[in-house]
Amino acid sequence: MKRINIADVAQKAGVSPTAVSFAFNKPEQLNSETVNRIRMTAIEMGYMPNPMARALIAQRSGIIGVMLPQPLSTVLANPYFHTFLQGISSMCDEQELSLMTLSPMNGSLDQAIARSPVDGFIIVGYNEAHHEVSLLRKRGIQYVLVDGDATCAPSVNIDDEQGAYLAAKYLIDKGHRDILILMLDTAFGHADEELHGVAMRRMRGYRRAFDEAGVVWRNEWVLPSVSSMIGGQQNFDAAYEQGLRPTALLGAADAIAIGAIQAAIRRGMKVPQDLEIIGYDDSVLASLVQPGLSTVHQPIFEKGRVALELLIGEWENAATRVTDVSAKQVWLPTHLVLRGTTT
Amino acid sequence: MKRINIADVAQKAGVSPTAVSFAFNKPEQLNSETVNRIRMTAIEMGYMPNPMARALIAQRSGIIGVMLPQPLSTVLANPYFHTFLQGISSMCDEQELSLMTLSPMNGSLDQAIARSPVDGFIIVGYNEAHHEVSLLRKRGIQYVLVDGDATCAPSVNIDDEQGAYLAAKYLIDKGHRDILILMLDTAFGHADEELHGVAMRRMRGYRRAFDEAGVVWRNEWVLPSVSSMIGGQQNFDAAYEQGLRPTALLGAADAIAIGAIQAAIRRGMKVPQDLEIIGYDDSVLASLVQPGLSTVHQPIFEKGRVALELLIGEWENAATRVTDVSAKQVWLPTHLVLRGTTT
DNA sequence: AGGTTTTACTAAATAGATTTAGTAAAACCT
DNA sequence: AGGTTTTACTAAATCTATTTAGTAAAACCT
Repeated sequence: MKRINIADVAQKAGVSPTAVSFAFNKPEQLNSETVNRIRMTAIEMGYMPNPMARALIAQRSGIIGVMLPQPLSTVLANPYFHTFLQGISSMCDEQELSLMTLSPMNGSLDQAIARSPVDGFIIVGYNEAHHEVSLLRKRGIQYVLVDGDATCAPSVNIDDEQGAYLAAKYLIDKGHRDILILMLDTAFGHADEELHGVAMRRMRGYRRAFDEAGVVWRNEWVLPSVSSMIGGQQNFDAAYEQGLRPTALLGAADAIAIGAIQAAIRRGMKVPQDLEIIGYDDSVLASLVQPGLSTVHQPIFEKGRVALELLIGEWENAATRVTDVSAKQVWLPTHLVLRGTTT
Repeated sequence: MKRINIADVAQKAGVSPTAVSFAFNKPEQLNSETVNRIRMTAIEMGYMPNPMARALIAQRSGIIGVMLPQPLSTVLANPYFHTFLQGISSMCDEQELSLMTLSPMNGSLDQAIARSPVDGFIIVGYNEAHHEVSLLRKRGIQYVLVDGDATCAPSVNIDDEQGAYLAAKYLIDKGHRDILILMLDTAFGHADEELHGVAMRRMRGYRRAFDEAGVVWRNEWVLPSVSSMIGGQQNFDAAYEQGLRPTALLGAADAIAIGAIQAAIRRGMKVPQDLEIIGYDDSVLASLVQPGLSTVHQPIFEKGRVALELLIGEWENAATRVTDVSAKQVWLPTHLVLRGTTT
């Protein structure tokens, strides 16, 4: 019933709790026979040091928190996050860390943060100005931003604008003028536009290609979509019903682009003959769907690993009291990958 | 730099640490002016009670662990787990709990368990006899099994056999005799066959339909596949290259079935005209793919919620010292859902 | 033998909160 | 006024493991 503690083991082995601790952590302090006896007793009793007590004294829990920008249902539906979480997870495995994810659901994210016994956060899709993030900064909890602008803390981003520029330029160079853009909805509808770095950067990249080529940018051809296949489907349908007849499509996320492909095929269009499509992210689905999705590649797995590396770096900085005047801002490159949805 | 604690707040507010604790947890014990003063000081200083210390004294961390049967990459690629985790997560949100996932990776799962400050585990895809599970039982850590056989602890399962039976019977009744079965690989290659309840039950269900109808069961038509689209693709291709020419296909998971659809289409077959397919799970993808996947429905989201409910029930049992002689074994129903991959 | 060093262990402090028991001061009562 | 009750707080115990400081006993040295 009751979970046994170090004192129980000590009593049964006829030693002090200190000796039990030593048997596991500093066996050289004890007679090797005693070490064996204690270890045998511990295993026999099924003893396992209480992780909370351990975390309290060590001042670290070995858990890192990943703060996600959307509810779990949305995140899990997005292959981008699969690869990203795998990247973090592989690093966690190497470093003997555990992973905990926090998403905004009905409950308050603030409370969830306060409850979380984590050594630091990897925060995805929020900018430093965001309320929850400034809270962490004030509390002195370490964090790394991913896909968000930072100055006080390290961050990992990709060259969103350049990738978007390349994608738009490719379609424009092929002569397309009626290009439907399914943009991340995070670029819209918020008072503080600064909050949504990634979406804004991608938007700027698309726009720059239009402007450079002298192609008219029409706001009614830019639709906000949630980052999912369903979002892509619905928005393509919505555009079509509004009378738009695009010859090409830019999806600001692969999931959106794939949803749009399906909607287009369902309406009898042929991809890429009637509609050329370029996604964004190069998530695993991009090479699995038929036809293969042309898209902007970003090193997602690597991004997860780098984020955790930066967080670990922060811990080491704090330990050695090296005040790093400027936090590391990592920018990973993007490039265009052409598959079957472009000719 | 240093994270401030209750004593820091107490000093600044000119009260004892006890008073600070009371200000948040039992304000009626203090003068309301003092409560306000303490709270203001705490907010001003960015104070947040240390979750480890809190967990240690409360003897609960508010974290539940989900032990997964496969590496994160495999789990995240499987829409079944998306819905399942969403179910747990929605319940977590209501109960103000946090979620932590553990997967077998390179590191030892034992160590990961020992490190995890969780109040209990939801264990997916392991039987009670499994090593890690018996470890937990010995240590007195509460757990609930999902998709696994249990007697000592509560469990949630579905009627795997009946669902499989219905799927196989449907195809046999339509006259199919050359039915390729892509089975979960967990049904194969392990010395202890008892370990893999779900796969065995589904296998038995398929087999029962064959036997009842007097259809010959051929082991070379049953291939072990990992639970993913890639697994389904590869195994369909492998079967084809071995010279098998099925007219129907049973996939023991939707992901497998969907992978097989793609492989079949790639080989020029028409679904369902040349190949009728029935999957298993009725995950979200089943209704999204074209044509829609006929499949065995199971209440996945609900399963997640029920699992957590049972775990919470265990805590309450332990608190009230009600020794439940027989742990609750929940069986959820399955039924056949026909979509576009059957005629 | 008397002093120093090593061995093998234990007591007590520590981490940071919560909670129980307890204490001074103020308020109330007759 | 003398006693009781209430108010508003604090000291100390608690949770469990780790770690520092400390203590006997044994071993070693000259």
